[in-house]
Amino acid sequence: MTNVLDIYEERGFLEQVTEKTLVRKLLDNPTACYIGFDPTAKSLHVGSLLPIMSLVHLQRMGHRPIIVIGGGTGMVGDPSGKTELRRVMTRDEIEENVSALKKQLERFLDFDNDKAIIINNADWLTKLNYIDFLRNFGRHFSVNRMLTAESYRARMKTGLSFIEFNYMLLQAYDFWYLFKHHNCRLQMGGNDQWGNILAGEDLIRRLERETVHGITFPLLTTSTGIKMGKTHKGAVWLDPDLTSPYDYYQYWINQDDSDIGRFLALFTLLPMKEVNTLGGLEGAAIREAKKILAYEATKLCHGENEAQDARLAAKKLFGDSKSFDSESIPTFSINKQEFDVGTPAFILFEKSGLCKSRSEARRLISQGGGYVQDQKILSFDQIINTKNLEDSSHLLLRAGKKRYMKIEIS
RNA sequence: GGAGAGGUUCCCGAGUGGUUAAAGGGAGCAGACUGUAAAUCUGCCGGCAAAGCCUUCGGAGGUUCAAAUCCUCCCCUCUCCA
Repeated sequence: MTNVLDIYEERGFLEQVTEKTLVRKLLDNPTACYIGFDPTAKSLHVGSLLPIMSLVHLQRMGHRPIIVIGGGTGMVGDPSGKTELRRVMTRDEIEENVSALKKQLERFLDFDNDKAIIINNADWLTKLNYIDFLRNFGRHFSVNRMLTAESYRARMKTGLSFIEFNYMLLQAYDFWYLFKHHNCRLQMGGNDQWGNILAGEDLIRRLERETVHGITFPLLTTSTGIKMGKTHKGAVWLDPDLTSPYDYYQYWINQDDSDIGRFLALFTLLPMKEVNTLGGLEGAAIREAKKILAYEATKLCHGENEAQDARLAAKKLFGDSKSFDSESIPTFSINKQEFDVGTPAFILFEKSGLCKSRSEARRLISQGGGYVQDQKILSFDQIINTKNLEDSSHLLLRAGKKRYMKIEIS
C-alpha cells in the first residue's frame, strides 16, 4: 500500500516535514491528523483548498482527519502572515462561521461514523483558567525561543500585541489536547504555521515524553507572485452562493499556463500519470488541460452536475458557435414593465451586478468593454429595452471579454 | 510614566494653506495583440443621469475667503528611556 506521504511528495504538497522517516512510519498505520481552519469568514475560499485536499488524500488512505475550527484561537488572532493586528471577532460571529464551514467541508470529506471529525477549539480553550494555564503550560515556553520564530520576528518591526503573542501557546495547547483526547500525532498546515506546529510538538514532548509530528504545505502564490484566490470581485469562495460554480469554473480556467501542471496535481484527484501528460502540454494545447483542471476542481467542490453545467456554459459562451442560453450563466431578473420602458445601459450593468458602481459601468462602456447580445454598446446611456431582445427570450450582457450576465425578463 | 516619530484613497507611499479626487508604484479593470494564458503597449482606476455637483486624507472641534496641510482636545501605532 502506498503511504500518503508519498502521495504528498509526488503531488507537491510538502514544504517542511519534522522528520520524514518517522512520519512515514507513523502513516503506515491509520493515524489521526489535524489541521486548523480559521473561522474568520463565513465561507472557506480557494486559499484553504490545499489543506482540504491534503485531508482528502489522507482520508482516502485510511487515516482520520480532524478538523479544528479555530473558534477559540479566532478570538485571539494568529499573527502569522499578518502585518497588522487582526480585528477581534465576537463569539456570535465566530459561532455562525463555524457551522457554515462545517457544511462546506462535508462536500470534501466523509464524516460518517467519525471517519473524520470537526471540532471547535473554543470548546476547550474558553474553559482555560489563566493561572492554571500559566503554571501548567506557560512554564514550558521559552520567550527567547518564541521570538526566534519567523512569524514573530516579522512582527517585531510593526508591532505585536500580547494577545497575539499568546496565539502560539494556544495552538500548541490544541495539539496537546488532541493528542490526549484523540491520539492525534500529526498536525499539518500552511508553511506559516510551522512555528506553531513545532511549539505543539515541543509541548507534547515536554509534557508527555512523546514524539509527534508536523507537515507544512507550500504557501501558494500564482506564477505572478500574487496570493491565490483573488479576483476583481474579491476572494473566490467555496460557497456557491458567494461564488457561483460558473465563476468557480472560470477562475480555474483562467489560471496562468505555468501553474496548470502544479494545480492539477494539487487540486484534482487525477492520477499523476495523467497530470504529468496534461502538465506537459504546450502552447494552445494547454487550454485542454485547463478545461480538465476547471472541471475537476469544480466537481470536487460543487458536484458533478454543477461542474457539467459550468463546462457547458463555458463552451457556449466561449466556443466556436456562440449561443446565449445556458442554465448556469449568472442571471439577473428584471420585471417586464421596467424592461419595456428601457434602462440606460450603464444602469443596467450596475443593477445586474456586472459592475460595482454606475461610474464603473460608465467607464467600462465608454472604453468599449460593454456588450448586449454580443454587440458593442456605443454610448454608456444607450437605452436597453425590448428592441434589443430581437428573437431571443432573454438578454446577454457582457463586460470585457469574459464576464457574462444573463438578463431574464419576468 | 518620559522623549521622539507617525496615522493619506484596495495595499505601499508622496504631499505640509489654494493650481489636490490628492504624485509614484503595486493590485485591479478596459482596449490592442492572443489561446477565456503570460508578456508588452495604451487608457482607466471615490461617488453621482456627470464639461457640473457631492463625499474622502485616524476622530471631534476651531482659525481662514480657502485646510490632507495651521491650532486645540481625543483615539491608535511605532522607536528609545523607565
